[in-house]
Amino acid sequence: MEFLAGMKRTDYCGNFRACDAGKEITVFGWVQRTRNLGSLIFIDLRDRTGVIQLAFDETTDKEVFDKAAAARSEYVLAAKGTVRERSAKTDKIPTGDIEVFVTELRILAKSETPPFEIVPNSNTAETTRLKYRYLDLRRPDLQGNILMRNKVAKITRDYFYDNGFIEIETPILMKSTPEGARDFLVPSRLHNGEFYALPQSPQLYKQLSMVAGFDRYIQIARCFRDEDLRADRQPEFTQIDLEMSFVDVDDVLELIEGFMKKLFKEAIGVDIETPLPRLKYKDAMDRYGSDKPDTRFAMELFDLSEIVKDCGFSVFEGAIANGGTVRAFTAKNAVATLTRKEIDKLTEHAKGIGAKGLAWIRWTDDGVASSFGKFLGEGKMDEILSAAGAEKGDVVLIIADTKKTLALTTLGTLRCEVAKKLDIIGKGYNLLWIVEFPFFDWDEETQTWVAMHHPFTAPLDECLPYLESDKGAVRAKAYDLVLNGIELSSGSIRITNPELQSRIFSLLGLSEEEAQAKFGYLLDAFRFGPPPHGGMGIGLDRLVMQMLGAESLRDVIAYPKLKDATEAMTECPSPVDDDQLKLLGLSINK
RNA sequence: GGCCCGGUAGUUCAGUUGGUUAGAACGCUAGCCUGUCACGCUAGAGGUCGUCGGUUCGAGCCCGAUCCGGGUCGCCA
Repeated sequence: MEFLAGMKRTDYCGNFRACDAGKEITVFGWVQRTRNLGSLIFIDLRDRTGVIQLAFDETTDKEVFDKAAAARSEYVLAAKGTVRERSAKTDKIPTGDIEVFVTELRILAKSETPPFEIVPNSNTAETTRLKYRYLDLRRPDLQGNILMRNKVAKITRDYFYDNGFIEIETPILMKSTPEGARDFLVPSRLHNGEFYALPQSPQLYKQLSMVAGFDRYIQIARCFRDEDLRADRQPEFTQIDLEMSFVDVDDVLELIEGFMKKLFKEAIGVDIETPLPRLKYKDAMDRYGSDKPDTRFAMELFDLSEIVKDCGFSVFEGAIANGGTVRAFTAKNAVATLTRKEIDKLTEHAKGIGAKGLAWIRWTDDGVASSFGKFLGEGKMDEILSAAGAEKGDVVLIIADTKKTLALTTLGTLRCEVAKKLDIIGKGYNLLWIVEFPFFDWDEETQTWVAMHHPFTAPLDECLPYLESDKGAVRAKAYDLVLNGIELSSGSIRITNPELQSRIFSLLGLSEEEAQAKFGYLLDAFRFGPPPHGGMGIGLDRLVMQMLGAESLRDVIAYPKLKDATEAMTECPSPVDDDQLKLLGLSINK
């Protein structure tokens, strides 16, 4: 084992070029690979910037050569030597024109053979990778992801600092507000039987910071939700959280558009056209069957209700007669891909997410075939085909339902499925705003109106007169930023008027006492001159994931959790000592 | 909690109709090799086929249970 003993790094491995030839340098790094040719050895030395080739010649210095021969994968080396042009250059790596002819070599650390190779595009099972996450993170692609994430964070801070935002750290231990997602709870030692919660978002603190007069707040904030995991969902995640005073919807949207433009340009060299398209929630639902539409392809939905309300097919007629709707979309040139068998699969999928069934038309060389044509009245099929803009080679998929939303969302899901199968999803980054979300959402389970966003969201000014009388029509100053069919970000202008806030609480069935118990501090604060304000939270993990085209959040989070919310490396959560429990006044009841 | 997919060498995988000693590639070890860069050549080590039980003359393969992993639905204001 050897020590640095005063050796200083000249520069990182990946930074040397032909112009450095002749210089005496020192580099540190890990052994990527060795090639021993007998009396000539090459070692690729890797650090976070890349790889440089070390060269050793038996005839020049036997001692150094023998040491190089002993080096194995992932050994940590310090190498001093002269940069020289290679006699055989390669353009596979940026340092391919040069190598270091080593005169002094130190083995700073040995390494066991790693459980998987430290190379890009590893196929190794995720559990193994996560158990040895520090090795996984050595892999150039994953390390690159984390470096990109760091770059995004820096650009974020630069942009918002430049625009007058102040970074404020909000508490990690806060009051539990059992609404929406499940809270992570932290038992209190000083107050046995009482609990803190980890923040699902710094929502209330950032609003209080507006009352405090900071005017513009930004935080790259960790948020926690105790819900089941998905490829795009982790129990702890990071938001670019911001809030601004004296603004309305347009001001926030413009500022974020500027951010997106700068971010995409500087991080990945992509130009984003601004202003971004804005789509009202209702139009997004009607045209794409989703409040986070993927607009990289068209294939929009359309309404067949008028045409089929008396077409002779009882399923369509029945749905409409009972206040429902019949919607459809046309997949161009899809008959080859959407075979009967494929459509059967789509039907099963549709049923799985709540649809009663799926009607279809396939226009092949042999003519028009459909699942319902035999029931139709004279000329109706032609009317439908014409409304669908269908031609030979196309497939039309139709869903009828008494519940309009269900018909739309189901079709929206199928639209994306079919686009994948047809491989018509365009490249690039498609950002757009969804605005004018409904304020209230009807909860079937509890048969009550709930806040679609959160109860501090301001309704549109024009909707105030009918808050009570027509809840379903009330729209909110809430907006989502959607990227390639993924909800990146969500925000709103907040209610700052105490009377309006109590009105909303009462409409949501929250009594004065309950509201006071849950959010009393916010309501109190609003009695002391709250400025009008609004903001949003941008999912940093998802943003980076999209920018990199990664398939899982785990590829952009340094130390993520497994699907069961455990961490493979440290094996948490874990039991604790009885003494610890005793101090907290807890006992385990299993 | 429901549904779908998977578990064979350190890693990624193959393994036919149930039939001899379970294979390949990479990695690893050793030897040879002076311009490699996925170096090459030669040899070698490495396996409780997730676990338990069953069917069978015989199980990696069939059946049952179970554990583990991934995806998805529920859930995620």
